[in-house]
Amino acid sequence: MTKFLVHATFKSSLDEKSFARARRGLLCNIKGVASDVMVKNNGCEGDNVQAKSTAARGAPKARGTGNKPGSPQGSVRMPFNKRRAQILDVATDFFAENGLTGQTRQLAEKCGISQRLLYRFFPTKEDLLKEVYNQEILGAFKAVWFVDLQDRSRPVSERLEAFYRDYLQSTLTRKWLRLLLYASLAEANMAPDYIAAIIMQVLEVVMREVAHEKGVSLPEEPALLHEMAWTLHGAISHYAIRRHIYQSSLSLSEDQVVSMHVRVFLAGFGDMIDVCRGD
Amino acid sequence: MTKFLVHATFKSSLDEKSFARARRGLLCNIKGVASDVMVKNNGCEGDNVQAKSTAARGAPKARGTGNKPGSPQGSVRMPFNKRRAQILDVATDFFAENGLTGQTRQLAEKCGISQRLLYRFFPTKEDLLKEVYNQEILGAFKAVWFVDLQDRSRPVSERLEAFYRDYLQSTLTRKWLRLLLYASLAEANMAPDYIAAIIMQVLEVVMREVAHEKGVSLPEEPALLHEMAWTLHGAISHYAIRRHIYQSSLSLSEDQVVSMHVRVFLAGFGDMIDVCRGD
DNA sequence: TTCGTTTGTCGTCAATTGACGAATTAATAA
DNA sequence: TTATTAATTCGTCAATTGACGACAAACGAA
Repeated sequence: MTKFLVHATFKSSLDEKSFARARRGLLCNIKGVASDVMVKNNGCEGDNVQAKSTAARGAPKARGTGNKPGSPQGSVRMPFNKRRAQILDVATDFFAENGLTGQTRQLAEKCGISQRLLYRFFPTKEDLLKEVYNQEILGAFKAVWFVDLQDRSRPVSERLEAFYRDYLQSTLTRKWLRLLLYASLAEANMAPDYIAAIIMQVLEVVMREVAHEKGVSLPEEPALLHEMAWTLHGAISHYAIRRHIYQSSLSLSEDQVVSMHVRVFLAGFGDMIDVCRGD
Repeated sequence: MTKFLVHATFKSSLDEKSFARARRGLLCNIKGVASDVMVKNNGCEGDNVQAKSTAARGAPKARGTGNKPGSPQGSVRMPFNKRRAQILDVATDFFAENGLTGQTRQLAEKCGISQRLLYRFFPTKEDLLKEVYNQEILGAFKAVWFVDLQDRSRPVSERLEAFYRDYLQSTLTRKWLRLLLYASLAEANMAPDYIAAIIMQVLEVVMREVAHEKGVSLPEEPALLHEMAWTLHGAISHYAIRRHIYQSSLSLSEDQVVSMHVRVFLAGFGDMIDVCRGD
């Protein structure tokens, strides 16, 4: 809470200049999820970064003239936007693994750059975190879902299975979940209600589509409606948490699980409506 | 990963002495969840601990002769076991809120004692964390559940509702969930499989009892069986996460939610078995 | 080549932070 | 009262850690 209050207020005129200039060119890059950045992990970095930083920093001399697109080295003088994208990409993995309290020095090392360089792209660590959050957390929601979910030419069971399969694979990933949880736990309210709003949309669409195909009418109260949809949505979300956070050894395949949960949901749907109406 | 490797190896003979002596008297105290410790929060501590630590530490002089049981002050010279219990109690709240990276100095302040004193009871911060985890996380599971859940003189719907109501209120609390998540995220493997094992027991009992009352037979494969029970268990767990971690504003009452989920589960149970057998 | 621009690094500051030696103070027994 | 024991604090060390000023090196246009 106290940790991220200080908002750096640009003193170095030099950095500010290039910063402002380059920022404009970035507006169109939002959601361009690291299109051409291939650097994912920098090779080295076993795990004990204990070794007294002597003899470290051997990288700069090793990067000869080579650097063909085959050798994924992180530091060879990149243009502003590319480097920024690369940092964001590495930072996503880094903070997902090490938590929001991960150290900038370690992050820089993973990027293959000096720690100081981070501050050319992000005024403070908090800004970097916010950017990561916006790109990775909010960017993981796809608008197509709403289209596909409402395509009544296909049976609803198929649509639900397809959706949740995709949702599990492309959104409820280890990276995404860990970031979301770290952010939620830290009460780092960086774009808090967007997610809730989006998910509520999903819940409503799901309920509407199932009810339509089954020819039943839904209860009025939205809270009740949401809670009913959470029966499925929550079970699947929690499956992902078990898998990626609690690291339970789950023997069934994702597809099996999804199809089971969807089918159970559909099987109990009618009763659920009755039961909740009688309540 | 690197953070909690160093295991302090007792040097101060003085501390070690009283330590060992007092430890024996503690074995019976396990699970004596802070029976007589009333200190919960130390009054002060708004939120910005910014104020340059001048003038702070006003506590010691303020604790006059009074200290009747009415004034919950934390530091008046307690016997070893009591103080230790109090620290554990405060630490639970503290780490649940601030994460496992919370600072010992802040914790000590909340306890109303000096930071140094913590190290008389716990050799390292990691030991303190492990102790908190064992008491609060593992201690939250009740053996009675298994008895009550299998009491076939009552209808299974009643048993399930009663169980999940209690589970939500006494286990899936904010404190418990946050601690578990922080610990899981940190991969701090402090008693990892106990929880999984206990929950699996619950899942199996639930399935067995429902199947018995409904007069259906269960599939063989345990993984499938568990996943079916997770339909209910996961939905409720995730409800708690929404409530306590994502801080969603949930308008329905806990009891309503529990009863809805249980009834839906029971309503769909037959189909679930069929559907999964056909799979 | 030359010079301005942009990318990048070195080294350092100040605040944190886990850990602990040594001294101080309260409770208890003699 | 006095001596002994146990609870508690002060002050400090060494390692971290976010932030940044100053300088060096690569790049590109003239």
